[in-house]
Amino acid sequence: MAIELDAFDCKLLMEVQRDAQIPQSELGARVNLSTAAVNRRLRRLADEGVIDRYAAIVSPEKTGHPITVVANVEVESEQIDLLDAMKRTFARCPQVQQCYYVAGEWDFVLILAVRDMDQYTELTRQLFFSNNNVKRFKTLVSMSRVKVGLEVPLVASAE
Amino acid sequence: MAIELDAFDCKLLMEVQRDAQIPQSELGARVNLSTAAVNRRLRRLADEGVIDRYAAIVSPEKTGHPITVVANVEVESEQIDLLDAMKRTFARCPQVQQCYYVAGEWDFVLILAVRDMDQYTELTRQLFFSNNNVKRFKTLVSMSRVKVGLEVPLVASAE
DNA sequence: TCTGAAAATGGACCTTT
DNA sequence: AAAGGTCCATTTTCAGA
Repeated sequence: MAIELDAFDCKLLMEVQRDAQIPQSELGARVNLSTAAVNRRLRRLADEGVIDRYAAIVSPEKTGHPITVVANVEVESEQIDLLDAMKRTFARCPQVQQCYYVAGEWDFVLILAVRDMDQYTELTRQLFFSNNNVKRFKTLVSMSRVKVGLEVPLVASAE
Repeated sequence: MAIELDAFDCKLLMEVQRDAQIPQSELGARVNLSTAAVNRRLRRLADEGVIDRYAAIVSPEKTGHPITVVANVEVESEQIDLLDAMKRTFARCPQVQQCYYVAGEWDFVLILAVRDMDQYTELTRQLFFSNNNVKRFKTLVSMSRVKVGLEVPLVASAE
């Protein structure tokens, strides 16, 4: 599953994870490679799926979704088709940014971006109260987004 | 704080959130705008901070970080400088992808990408056990990343 | 909205290990 | 073979009329 990455790959990935707009020529200068080599490596990394995709990161505040909510959910039954249905429901909801199926005290952890608490209340109806397989859920409202990203740690030494 | 977005802005943002590599000419065709207009709008959205940045999304699995962990942390004291120190510690840790300071049963929610459980154990030492202000913490290990992203919901009708 | 210049990407081809 | 470098064609971005 994991793919061999040399020091050049790691450095390139670290850069483009932070900023995908750096021109390949500039990347080449930073890691000591020609632009063509940078181009080939980035293409290879994308083909191999190491780079999943390139995306614009949009500010939730500026777009009127200032509230981040973490919701923990416990299910009634772990029957596979019930779980799959829940996963689909959660994944389909646009306000759900992330959904993890976890082991521990809870079964699901959701991260939501909402306009206000009214919208969240409405979502709890849709996602939790109207779902018979939700046993209970607990809400944590974020007061500050200390760090938000999807960056993967890549020490340059990793092989 | 929030910025006025018309239907064109919303459509463009939806597209580039999913895929930032679509050429502006193609975006123009999709939303019915000239490439120049698309160019101007994207630049404006970036200048205004609506688009925070462009980033490559890297696969944690392919880079050898297959385990996602959610850690809930309760602090001993909410003294402001102690909290700030914790926030900085969490934010600085490369394995911490996200850190939210929350209200509710816990004080912090962390999302971590780790190589294996040994690495997580080591991180709990660094981040939690060696920190006097951590009262207790609870770990949830993700078995499946049902949905992972930072996409902000943007219905085309939003004003 | 159109046109054109500047920049960036990505392929061809050759060289090195 | 595998990967790097140089050079060049194509595509994309982006500013001015």
